[in-house]
Amino acid sequence: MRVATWNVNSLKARLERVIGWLELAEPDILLMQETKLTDEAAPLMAFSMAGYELAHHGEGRWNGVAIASRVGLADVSLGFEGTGPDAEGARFLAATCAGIRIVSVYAPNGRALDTPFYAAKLDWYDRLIGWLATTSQPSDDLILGGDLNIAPADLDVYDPAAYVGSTHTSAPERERFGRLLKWGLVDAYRLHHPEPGRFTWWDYRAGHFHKGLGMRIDHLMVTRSLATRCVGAEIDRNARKGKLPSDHAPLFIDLA
DNA sequence: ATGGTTGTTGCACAA
Repeated sequence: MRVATWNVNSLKARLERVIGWLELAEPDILLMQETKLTDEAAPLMAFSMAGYELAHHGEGRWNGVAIASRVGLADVSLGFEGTGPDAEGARFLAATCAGIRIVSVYAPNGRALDTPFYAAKLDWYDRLIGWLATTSQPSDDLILGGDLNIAPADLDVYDPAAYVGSTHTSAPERERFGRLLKWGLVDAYRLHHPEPGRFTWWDYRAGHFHKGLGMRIDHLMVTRSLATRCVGAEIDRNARKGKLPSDHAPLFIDLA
């Protein structure tokens, strides 16, 4: 079973590319972020033609999360369960696919350390961790994936010095990431790739992709039962190439 | 180099 996540930066602008990637990579489940669509505008037909069911949670214009599955899609939840819809936009969608609880998240960016947006990012993480602790068990089959907007370690950034004083690498953000690990989630990509220089996002500007200047901020975090089944993990850099790509590449894992 | 590039029921703003 192949599970992927991709911040598509507008599913409307990226639809052809996403459908093409489904045919190429053949994931069983694809988590998406930044669809920038309302639920009414979600392209159910295009996914159906490709063999996938689609669950979508979006408000249009900004944010928006989705899960496409060809192995079943049930018990869909929008927002943190038990706490109502997301206060700061559509950033959380959960569904059960092939017996695995799948959670697609788009964490707030945070913008800059001295802004209320950064405080809201930390608060969003506190509520995400609270949701996990109250609704799930570390012994569950669960995958929490998406654009977490955190580079968990210095080797997840092309130049740690360039990010001192910025979001994505600050100690409080990494502490939140650490709490997800402490709860029982495993960074499935890092499990298979200890090497530095592996990124999922590159700034559109100044040729950063071609210069290899990126960050690893998209993640597939799995519970231990799934970590033991995880036989491989890859980032598809090819999907970041060419005309009008997303600024993120898809990440996928294979479960035996 | 306070640069550069995408996206949006856009015409500034978020990333």
